[in-house]
Amino acid sequence: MTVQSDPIERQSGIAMWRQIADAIRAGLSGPLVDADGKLPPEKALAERFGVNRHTVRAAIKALAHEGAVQSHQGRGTFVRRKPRLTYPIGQRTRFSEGLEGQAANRSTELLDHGREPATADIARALDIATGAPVIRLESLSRADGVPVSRATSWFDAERFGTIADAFARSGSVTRALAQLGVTDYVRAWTRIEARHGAADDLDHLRLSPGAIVLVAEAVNADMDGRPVQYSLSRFAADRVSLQVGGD
Amino acid sequence: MTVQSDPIERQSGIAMWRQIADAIRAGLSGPLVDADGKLPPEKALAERFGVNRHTVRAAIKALAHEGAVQSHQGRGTFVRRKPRLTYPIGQRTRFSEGLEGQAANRSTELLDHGREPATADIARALDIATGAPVIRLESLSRADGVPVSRATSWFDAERFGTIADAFARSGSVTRALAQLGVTDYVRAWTRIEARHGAADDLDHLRLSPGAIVLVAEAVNADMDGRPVQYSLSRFAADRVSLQVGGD
DNA sequence: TCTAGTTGTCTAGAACAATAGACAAATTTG
DNA sequence: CAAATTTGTCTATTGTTCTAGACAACTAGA
Repeated sequence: MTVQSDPIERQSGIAMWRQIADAIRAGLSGPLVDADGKLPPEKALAERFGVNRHTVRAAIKALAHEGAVQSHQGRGTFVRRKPRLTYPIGQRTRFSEGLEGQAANRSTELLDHGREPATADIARALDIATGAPVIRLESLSRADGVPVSRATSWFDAERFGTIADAFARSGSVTRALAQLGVTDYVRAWTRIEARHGAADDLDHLRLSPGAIVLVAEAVNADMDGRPVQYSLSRFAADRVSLQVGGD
Repeated sequence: MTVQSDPIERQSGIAMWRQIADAIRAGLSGPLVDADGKLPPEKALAERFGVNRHTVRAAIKALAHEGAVQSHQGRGTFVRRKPRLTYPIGQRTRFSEGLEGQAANRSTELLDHGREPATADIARALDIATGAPVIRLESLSRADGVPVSRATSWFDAERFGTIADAFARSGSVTRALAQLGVTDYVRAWTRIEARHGAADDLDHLRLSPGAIVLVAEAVNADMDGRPVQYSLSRFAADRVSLQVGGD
């Protein structure tokens, strides 16, 4: 839980409506909304941030577009409650799981897949030769219908040539691997970065341009220590936090 | 290592010079620079991103201000090499350490400190009563002179009332704790988020407005399992990655 | 030394962001 | 029902960002 104030800066290269949208989003689960989840009126927000009401309206329009709030003429603007999901990261990490009690419905959709030669990075991660064939899976995960992560995974095509089918049928990497003989696996390592989302990811994750994504680069290995999956997951940073250790 | 293209978007609320600065920064260690670390000429960059040369110049000006590049009239613009630091996160995590071989000089400066009542969040993390006195340390860490993280730490004032002095003398949390009788400690948990940096942090970290910070919220506990330190570290996301497990 | 290539500076205009004010439309409250 | 509150829409104006072009200043290489 972080406390940050709202210093709106002019001429910073970030439009004020965007800064205000970010500030409102950050305060949605905080002191900005009353018990009913109602935001202060536009006029009050405009005074608070020291801007014109139209600028606040532009910010709210962006938030409404990404589904964070909903406005009703005459009534007000209301938060659509979506607490930040916390993903555990550890030896037993499965990104699609470990969310018990945080979201009722979780689903992963296979957007695309293909077979291609491994780049140097992918080959190193999977411990195969550069240029060797790999299967690439592009997927989108949702929690309660809201997109939370967009992942790209690579698998050695020698061992897992049919994983796209298995994934499409089962909707889960864990189950797809089980069908292909990998009954258990562990997280070898995870590297976490953050950046502005690429246009394609923002589109899938229903984020506004300029929004932040947490990037988790990870390798899963089977019980013999052989790398099985190399993945690059992009999480909507304002809907997700990643937790290492603890409960 | 992630590959992302450079789709500059207009009317996105993020000024184009800022988007271009981010894109160039991302490509600084990639295909954008030649063997000598020289960027393509402004004219070529302008064509590549589909903007006017003056817009590229604004982007380069921002990068030069944060020390990422340096321009010389008649010669060109050159990268100032600063590979991304990788911080390990695990049981034995000490943020100021674990950087052997990545940076020659590491230092942590104490910016400010104070004694104050614990908020609910802090009290929960340190397992003390809400409102109980805690010591707050504000620090800035550099690697090779470049600021990489800005941290706020809280300690139970009962046990560690003089930690500010100890930290100021030793320049390290580990050594300060040792002086106060905590000879060893482990990381209980770490939670990682990402957001746009607050103005004050951007200033200390020498980042441009709108830049991203990785926020690591963490608790260290002594060998009896008692929480010792609760900290909130903000890393310059484009200079740092966080690694969990692996080597 | 001359030329080509590159960054630095200036001016002017077009596109966009933000302000200002007025009024309509819907909802809630008295 | 009437009044007050709140969001939705419109017009006009101002200031910032981006574009466009020209030329100066500096560097490297033929």
